[in-house]
Amino acid sequence: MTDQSKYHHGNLKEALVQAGLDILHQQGLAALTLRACAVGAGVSHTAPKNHFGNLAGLMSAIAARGYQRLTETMQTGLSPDASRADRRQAAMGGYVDFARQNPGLFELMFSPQRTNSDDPDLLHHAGRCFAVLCDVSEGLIWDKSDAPDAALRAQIMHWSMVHGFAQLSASGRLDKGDMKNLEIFDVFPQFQYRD
Amino acid sequence: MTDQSKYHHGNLKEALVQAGLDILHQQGLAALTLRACAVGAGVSHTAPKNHFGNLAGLMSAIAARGYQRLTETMQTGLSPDASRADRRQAAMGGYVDFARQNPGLFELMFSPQRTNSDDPDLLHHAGRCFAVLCDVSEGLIWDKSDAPDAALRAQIMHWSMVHGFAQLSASGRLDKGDMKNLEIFDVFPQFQYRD
DNA sequence: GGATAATATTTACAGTGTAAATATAAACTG
DNA sequence: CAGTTTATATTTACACTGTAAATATTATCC
Repeated sequence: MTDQSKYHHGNLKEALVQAGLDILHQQGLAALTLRACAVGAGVSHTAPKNHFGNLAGLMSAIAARGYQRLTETMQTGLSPDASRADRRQAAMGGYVDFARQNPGLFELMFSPQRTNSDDPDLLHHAGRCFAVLCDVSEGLIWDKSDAPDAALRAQIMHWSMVHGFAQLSASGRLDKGDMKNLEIFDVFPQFQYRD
Repeated sequence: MTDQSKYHHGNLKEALVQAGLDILHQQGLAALTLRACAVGAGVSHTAPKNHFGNLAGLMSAIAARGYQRLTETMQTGLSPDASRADRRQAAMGGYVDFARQNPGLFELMFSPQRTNSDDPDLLHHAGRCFAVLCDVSEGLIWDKSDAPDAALRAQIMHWSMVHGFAQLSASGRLDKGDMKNLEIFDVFPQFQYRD
């Protein structure tokens, strides 16, 4: 099915996303063009149109895959019965690690300019990623515990916190001086939770 | 000096940056091309090369101006003798407001892909912006007050916090459900300061 | 006032995304 | 199985982008 000599590729959709991820990893976001992905998949530069419509469609699919991998990274090294404290540590640390190790992909994932922000697949995987952060934000004990929408506030707080640190870190803004060695747990307060 | 009929523009550098800001404001980041800026300034499409070298140079100049305006926004409405608590409120609220009102420019400012991250002007204005956040992060009372580099940690914490919320907000990630009406002070804890 | 530098234009070119027409192969239908 | 339809991929063409080289115009300096 994956014979290169065939006129029909057989699995072009997946091959194009994979080629895009490779390009991002090896050459960065500037090199991520529609034509380069097509070459990487061994196919003419107009073939992607059948599967993704246009450039934004392909970018959205790559970004969606990025959210999928980010979610996995946030859950690596967890035993099935890990405590929420452990899950929280894994999720936050993983989020930052992912951004640092995949700066191009991370920038694409949060670039509404290049993606279709209403893409169903993108929304689904971004939602699953956010759900992990919602999970680990449960039980927060703070001054807004009794406020309306306390859970929602805690969720957004956690996401903002980890995302801001991740992006500043990934974009090199923290590389000056002594900043580069700090981790997120060194930088944010040790919040209290009912774990 | 600003006569359009002259062969030499007289103030092209400024005019190109201004045209870029207008395009960002009216058409968004996707429309911000070198040629469009040149047209906006009433000049041939190769004229920018003399002043900015290439596209990244022009983008960096526009981003630098963005940081300048962001710094101003963070300091609007402050009386000369404003308390640090007032300055903090203005800085954080202004940061988020700026991102929401200038999503394209904000995305450009934190897109190392499109800008020269070693541009002196860009570094200078980004530094001044960060300095405002450093100022308002002074006096934080928290569990890391006695840790080494406590001040640095507090600075990065404030920047990460406000930046993460600003970017999630500006990119539309918080527009679902009841999230859109929340402000940063509703979402982060009420930290204590020696003010 | 004449040389020199700064600034802007014209022209050319390789690379990009998109659309239309065409070709090939798979899937369906009787 | 044969014929049709649909899905998939290619070829070709085009407008737009950034960049470079050669040229033209103006300002600056001695």
